[in-house]
Amino acid sequence: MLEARLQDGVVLKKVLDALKDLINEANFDCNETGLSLQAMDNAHVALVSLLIKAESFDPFRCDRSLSLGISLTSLSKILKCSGPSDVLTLKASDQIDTLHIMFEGKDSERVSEFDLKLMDIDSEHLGIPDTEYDVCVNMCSLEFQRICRDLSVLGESVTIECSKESIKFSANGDIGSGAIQIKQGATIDEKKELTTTINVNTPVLATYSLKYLVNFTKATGLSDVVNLSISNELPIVVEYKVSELGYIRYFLAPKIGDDEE
Amino acid sequence: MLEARLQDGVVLKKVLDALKDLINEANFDCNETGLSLQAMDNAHVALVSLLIKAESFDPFRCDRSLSLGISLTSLSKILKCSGPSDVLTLKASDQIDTLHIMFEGKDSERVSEFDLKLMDIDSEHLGIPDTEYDVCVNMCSLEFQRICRDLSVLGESVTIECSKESIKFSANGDIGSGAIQIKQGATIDEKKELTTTINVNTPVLATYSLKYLVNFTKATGLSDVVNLSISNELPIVVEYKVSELGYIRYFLAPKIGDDEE
DNA sequence: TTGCGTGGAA
DNA sequence: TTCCACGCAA
Repeated sequence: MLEARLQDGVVLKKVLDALKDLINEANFDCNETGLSLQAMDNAHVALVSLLIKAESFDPFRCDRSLSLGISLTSLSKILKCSGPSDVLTLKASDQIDTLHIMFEGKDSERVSEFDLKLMDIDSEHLGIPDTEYDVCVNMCSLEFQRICRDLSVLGESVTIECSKESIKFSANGDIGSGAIQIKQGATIDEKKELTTTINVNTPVLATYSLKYLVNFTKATGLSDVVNLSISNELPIVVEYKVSELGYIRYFLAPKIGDDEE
Repeated sequence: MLEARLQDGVVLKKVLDALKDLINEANFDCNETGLSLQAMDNAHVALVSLLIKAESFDPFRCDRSLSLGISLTSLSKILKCSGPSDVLTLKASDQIDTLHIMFEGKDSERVSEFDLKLMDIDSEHLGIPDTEYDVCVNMCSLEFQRICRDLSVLGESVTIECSKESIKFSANGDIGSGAIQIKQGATIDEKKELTTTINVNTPVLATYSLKYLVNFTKATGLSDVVNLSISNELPIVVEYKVSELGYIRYFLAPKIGDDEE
């Protein structure tokens, strides 16, 4: 049995916006830790890992682990029916194959309730090794989104080159080429959490599909900040904080060899 | 001979937006009372009744009754050529088979004139009995629009259940089900005219096509408030005030039996 | 609130 | 292929 009440319901709306274009359906795993989801995208190229910790909810009750097979498309549609300041409550029981979703406006003068049919979804629980990465970059999420979007005009791939001094994004294609370089310590609006911070063990140089990175930046609304964890031989991790305590992480393997593709 | 000058020309623009998706062509009846229109929608399912009282215009002159067969699609296109604060004048004579439409900007520095060809349209003047309804609900038009749009994600039909305490809209379909309940007296923004007010003679429970209701809410821009008149056995009436003195009313029969459709 | 661009239907 | 309607952005 799950009961989880989220004061700021809009967070879940944003989470679904950040998932639904990549993944049509997935299992939400509920246990005492909170809600989590791990799934490959529809094309089985990228991996998405979501965690919303129990502490994000109040109350949060989940006495037994539950795996809820959810059509993210449908859940997203239902969440769009909530108002911008609604309180959201999720309920599920072991017996019933629906997820109950409730939105309450102020003073509960307006209450909307929905039941989403659950599905059986094969889950392929990929363990993600908790690795040390060659480089960790903390930067303004809007700026990262802008860079990916801008470079996608030029080509299909972006090459990320990162040293202690700076991170450089570059792309090239038929119409030309472009590169955007941000120095360690660069600030935006003088907000210090938006400072670009680069931690380097080993410099990296790797190439990724821009289409996927642009897709990952659908999560930009969730956090002002994005964290990039990069190694030469491992998938890049693009992480956004969710609701202070949780996260959504996207994993994408670098392109190898043939950099024209 | 008709001559009618509307200070706030944008009202007629909105009226046409509220009509044109439902009805392609109809007769505008002009007499000393004002302008009125009654027509079934293209699919002959819903009935629309429009009245703009003579007092809405200044001046309003109509010495003899006229029935103007108008392509609402075309009239809407012409009205889109007016500016947001233009004064609008309609003129028609008994002899000429065109409607003359004039837009004047402030100080008449800009005058646009159009002539719309009139058409012969068979009119089927359905008398609408002035009935007492089981339930009358007054609510925020934007909220009603939102509810209809939201529920249309789930299914084709909405069931409206209304008692003294509250009005409940519910729908269900392949992806699940949902219900939105608003209590008598619920307020929006503390504006008192937007308070949900429910007057009940007999509680009602009836089901309607969401596609049509969503279409009716095209009139939302005309008024902050919508009035629903509902009876178990009669078509629902969805009414928006037009220009203080007039109205646009939509009539839609409930679905009967087969509630799966 | 209006205009633009995209997606769906005829 | 064209037109219309809807959703998103300015």
